[in-house]
Amino acid sequence: MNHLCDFCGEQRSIIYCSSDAASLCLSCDRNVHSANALSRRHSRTLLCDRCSAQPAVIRCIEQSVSLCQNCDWNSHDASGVASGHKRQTINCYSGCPSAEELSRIWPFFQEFPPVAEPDCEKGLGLMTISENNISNCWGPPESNSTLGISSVGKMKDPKVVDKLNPLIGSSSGPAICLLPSTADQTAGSVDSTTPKLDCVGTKDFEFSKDDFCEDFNVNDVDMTFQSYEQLFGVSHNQINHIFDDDDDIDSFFDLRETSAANSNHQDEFVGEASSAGQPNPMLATHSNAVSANSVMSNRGKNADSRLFFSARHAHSSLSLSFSGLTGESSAGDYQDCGGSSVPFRGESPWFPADPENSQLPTASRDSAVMRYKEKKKARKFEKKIRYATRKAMADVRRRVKGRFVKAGEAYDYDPLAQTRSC
DNA sequence: TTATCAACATAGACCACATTAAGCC
DNA sequence: GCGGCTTAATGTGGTCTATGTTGAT
Repeated sequence: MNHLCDFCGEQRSIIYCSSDAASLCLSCDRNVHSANALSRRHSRTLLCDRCSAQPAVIRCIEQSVSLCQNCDWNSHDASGVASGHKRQTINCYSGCPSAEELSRIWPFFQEFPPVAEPDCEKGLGLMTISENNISNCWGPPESNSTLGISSVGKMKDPKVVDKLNPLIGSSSGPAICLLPSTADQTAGSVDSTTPKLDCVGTKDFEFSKDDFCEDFNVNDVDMTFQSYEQLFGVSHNQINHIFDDDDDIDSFFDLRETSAANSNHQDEFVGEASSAGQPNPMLATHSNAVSANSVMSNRGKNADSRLFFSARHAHSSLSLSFSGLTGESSAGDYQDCGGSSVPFRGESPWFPADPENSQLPTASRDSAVMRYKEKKKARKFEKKIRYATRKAMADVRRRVKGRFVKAGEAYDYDPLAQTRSC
């Protein structure tokens, strides 16, 4: 499946930008994200080679494909043949990295066609990459593990850079800060001597970054997980005990769910998103917010969508019904509830509640339950931009104390002024 | 153990106006 | 059914404020 670049519409899209909710070819990615300081903060990663709609989180070394969480699960199901494939997590990046820098974070990057170097402003081209953990990769620029432009600014501090460069084994290249996720910490994939990092987004995060920069050594971290044991620190069998209830899974991941609005960047894309109801992979990608809004509007804050099985059968496939979803709900919404969109393509990982049809092995069920719980945990209630053009207008609209003011009136905030917009 | 207070976190309101959707001819 | 026009509704982001939560005393 070759998805064309959302920007030029000509080249095959390779990069996924969450902030723009766009799939881009390498060339457009660089052109678009070298436009200004805000666009450089956009967190990007590879596009899933399989569905071409979701950001990839895993690179299958064996198959040489980048996969999103869904496709990874489908391809590398614990009970499947491909489950033993060697996989590598894919890091997010922001900034305006060169091909060499991309190759550094993605060793397989050389497989992609070369592109011309963009005209990045000196210093602003500093690349930041982050662990492409589903829980924090697409968070707010300053509150997720990607060090945003302001953090890069801090990294310009000679003291910080001096600490970072030895860590990345380069004294000449741009400073790169790779943060291990909390999941890695709990998973035991990081050496036990690695300092503990506080959950990103907490008030202690600033301190944590310093801690990390002092003691953390990227070279010590093996980002390749070959087994459940390596990833979670326990065996696949044991993991069911850990996930026995939500309290356990909460403490296991120690993740902090956030409802903070995320998209504060000025979009360079001025293309109206597809109208509601039309199938659009980009919309599906950000349907989290839709479902969150839907759920919240119907059930109040902190409402938790709950999954119910209708146990109905239609054409030998499952039919799922969910509560708390409104008419705005899409296939992506069902994903949010833990159920993959896959069932709607006839490849349900779930098995029917009907005992007569419950022929699948327990391991498969456990795997499905674990997927559901992991997905439930990884849900993010990000703000979704439905109309990029309106966002673009709001971004440039002048304000007084945060409120829009009529054109021509005196204002105290000019979003076009770089000193305020950064 | 309970009450009080301060500090902190969070949700919602507010604003202008371009865009969208619906209705009508 | 299609196109053009009118009109009401919608959505966008930064800031402020009210309310809720947490921890210390």
